[in-house]
Amino acid sequence: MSNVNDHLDKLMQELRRGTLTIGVLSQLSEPQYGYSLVTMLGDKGIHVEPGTLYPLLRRLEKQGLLDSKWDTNESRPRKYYLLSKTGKEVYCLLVGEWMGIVDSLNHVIQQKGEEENGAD
Amino acid sequence: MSNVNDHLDKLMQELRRGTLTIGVLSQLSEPQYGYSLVTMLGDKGIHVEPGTLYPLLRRLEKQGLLDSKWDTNESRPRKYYLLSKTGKEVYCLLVGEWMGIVDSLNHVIQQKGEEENGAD
DNA sequence: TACAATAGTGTGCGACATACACTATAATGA
DNA sequence: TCATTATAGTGTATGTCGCACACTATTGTA
Repeated sequence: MSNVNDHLDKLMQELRRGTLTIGVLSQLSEPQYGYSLVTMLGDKGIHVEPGTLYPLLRRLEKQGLLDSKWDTNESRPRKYYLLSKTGKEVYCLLVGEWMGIVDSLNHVIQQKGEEENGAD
Repeated sequence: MSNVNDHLDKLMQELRRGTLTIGVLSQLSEPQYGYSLVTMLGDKGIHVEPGTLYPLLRRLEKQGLLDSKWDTNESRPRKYYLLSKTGKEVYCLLVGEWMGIVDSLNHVIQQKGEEENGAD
């Protein structure tokens, strides 16, 4: 009910937007399946729920950034995803864009940011 | 349609999400009106259209992060926005979250990035 | 009159979260 | 052995909401 904490949550969620894509692409230089990605990313501080990740994977595949193949040899069939050639290029460009955003944001943040700062 | 460049654009746009809010909040330690913000931010590398900024300002005000007052003394009436007390707190928390995101993203990005070379 | 400055609104899109359903294997107990 | 349950793993439907974009409205000024 219009709580500040509530708004903060929304804001933070918005802030995270798009970053998950980079996170996923970054892990797919070698084939991974959905569940392993959830584990890997969670291990690196990027928590994502399966119900969020799977649609993202399919979206990226549909856009041609990922290739996928089913592995039915193992006990459970798993769908492995891998960066396509296009995906690699897009990933690089995306990282570049990300760096740019970080840069400009850091500029405006640092204008006022040394008054109460807990940087260690 | 379905061009790679097209997808890239979308991805980048998503990446920018939420960052505009930080940009705006960062400038409102002192009162600014919409049009001046467009100029200021654009000057700092954050391009935003009035039609994007105004709804954002009103949203943030409705959420209690901004205070506003009309200045009708000048030739044209201008609506000045300023960080509220809550806004300052949220801004700090948001910056903290931002730092965290930047940090984890940097980790996963740096994992790979030496194998591929100029994609052109 | 025309244009720039300034503010506002409406609509559509799309990623994400959430909840849910489904399958197959493994483990457990009767 | 067979039913039941847990869990690993994948897939889908829906709702929310911020943002981009294209509008409109007003006013001051050249």
